[in-house]
Amino acid sequence: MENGAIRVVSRAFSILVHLAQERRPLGISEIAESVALPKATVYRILDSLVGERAVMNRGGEYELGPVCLMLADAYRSQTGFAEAARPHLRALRDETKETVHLFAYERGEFYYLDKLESPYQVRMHSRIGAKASLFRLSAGRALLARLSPDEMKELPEPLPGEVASEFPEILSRGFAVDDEQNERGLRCVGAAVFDGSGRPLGAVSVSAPVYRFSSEMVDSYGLLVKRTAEAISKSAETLFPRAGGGERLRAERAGKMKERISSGGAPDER
Amino acid sequence: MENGAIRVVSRAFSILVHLAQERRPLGISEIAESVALPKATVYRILDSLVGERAVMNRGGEYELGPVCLMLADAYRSQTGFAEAARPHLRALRDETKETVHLFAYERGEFYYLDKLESPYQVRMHSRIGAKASLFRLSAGRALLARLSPDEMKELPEPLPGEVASEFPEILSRGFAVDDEQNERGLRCVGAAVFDGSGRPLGAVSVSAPVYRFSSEMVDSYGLLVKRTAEAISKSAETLFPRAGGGERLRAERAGKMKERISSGGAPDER
DNA sequence: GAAAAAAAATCCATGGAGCGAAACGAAAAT
DNA sequence: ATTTTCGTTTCGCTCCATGGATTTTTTTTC
Repeated sequence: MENGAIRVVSRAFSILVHLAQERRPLGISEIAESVALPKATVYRILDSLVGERAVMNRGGEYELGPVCLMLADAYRSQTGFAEAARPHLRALRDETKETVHLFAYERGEFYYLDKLESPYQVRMHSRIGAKASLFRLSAGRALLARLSPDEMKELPEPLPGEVASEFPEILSRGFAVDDEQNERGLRCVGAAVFDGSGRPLGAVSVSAPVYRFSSEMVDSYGLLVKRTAEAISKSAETLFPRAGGGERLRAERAGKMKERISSGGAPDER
Repeated sequence: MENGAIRVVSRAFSILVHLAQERRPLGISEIAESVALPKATVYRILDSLVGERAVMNRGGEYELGPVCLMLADAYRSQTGFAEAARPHLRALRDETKETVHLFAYERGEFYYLDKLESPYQVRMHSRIGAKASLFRLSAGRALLARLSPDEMKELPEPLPGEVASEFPEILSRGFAVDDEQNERGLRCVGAAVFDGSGRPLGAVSVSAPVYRFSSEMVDSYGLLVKRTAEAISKSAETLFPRAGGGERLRAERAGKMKERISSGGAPDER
């Protein structure tokens, strides 16, 4: 699954990801150097991506194109989770005036799913869609603490002992705390989110610089985060009706296959 | 640029776009049939895409993955335009209680960039990132009416006479109207957005079913849309400081190249 | 619960698709 | 005017992607 991959495809994505990281228009030579490929190769791949509207060519410089938006829009509506969480995240952000994050958990993977930013100038930075650390972030540890033994086995790396030792406290409080362990000067509280059948969906967190988020405030923000996570779990229950682990859901989906195929595509695209 | 493209790359994107359109987990056989490729080929491409986290394999069924979010997040911050427009769009949506759209214009291309939805059950549907029609939508015609002759030349299709004949009215009112011409029962008003140097950035529109958006309301909603477009243009001015078409910006960016390269990548990704 | 059917995953010989060094022309920089 | 840099094009070689066939797994049917 890693080296069985098609070479051009991974090359194309390494270019896309590089464009995403730089966040500015780049020339071919520059890209070629960064991704360590010959110019001609980069040129051809970029040309193909332009044809797919995944990148745009703006006067010799390249940047990401609107297809990226289309894919993300579909991704969000397909999970549903992010949309359901939005109003709760907004309430949490407005109450704390700090940056709040939504994380998704998927078979051992953990990543930033959504964020709402603090109005202050100094605030935490993050990249939606990027991988997040289950061990280092408060949101990650809050989730880990409530995983079943079966779910633990899916983790790509073994659980460090010092993380596991925090579980009892996390479970009793209902949220996890990160007191500058991940980054000096940054304090976070996080709580886990589950669906109706108890499957872990992800987590929520509030992050702020210590001078705005004192240790005395940990309990109050922690309670807010915990309540928000519970509220999101509640809305998720209606989204993913109680079911036996997902098998039933899969069967339902499969049943819809034929009718959907014959219904035809959208009129506006391609 | 169309047939000089790399075959696997366009195949990979046709699969991604298909997944985006279906908006549900799909099996290999089903995808293979839809995109008209052998199963083995689809399997290999999907496998590569999973390796890039562009799709996820959820028990034999495939759906879009978090990298899509990452690319879209970068796309949005790279244009800046969408972010700057957000608060104005929200005000417009809250005042009208109807779905508002933001469109981007880019060298003859026009597409949905953002939307905020009406709280009502019955509301317009659209796909962020998908192409939009410059000729049929009110937002498109509002933009066309204010393009310079040079910019007109970039249009992929010639301007229909009946569209051009509306320009004087659009210019005098400051917004364009679509009275069920695009779709029966749907009424829209749209206005164009420009940056500090007069370059067209896109357009804004309000869309609603005719029974909530009567012909008597066209002038009031039209005025709101016009004002919103002006406000967005104003904020865009500060984003893209008055400059001679962009050459200066390009030079500035180029200067930052070396320092950025040597600064290394983000610690959290890949 | 066994048999049948369908789908996913794997294998492999083959051809052409993708590759990249090099050359070219255009545009900046000096 | 000269040099450097960058984007684009060419072209012959090679190895990579291909897809038909096979095996394995899952689902359905009886």
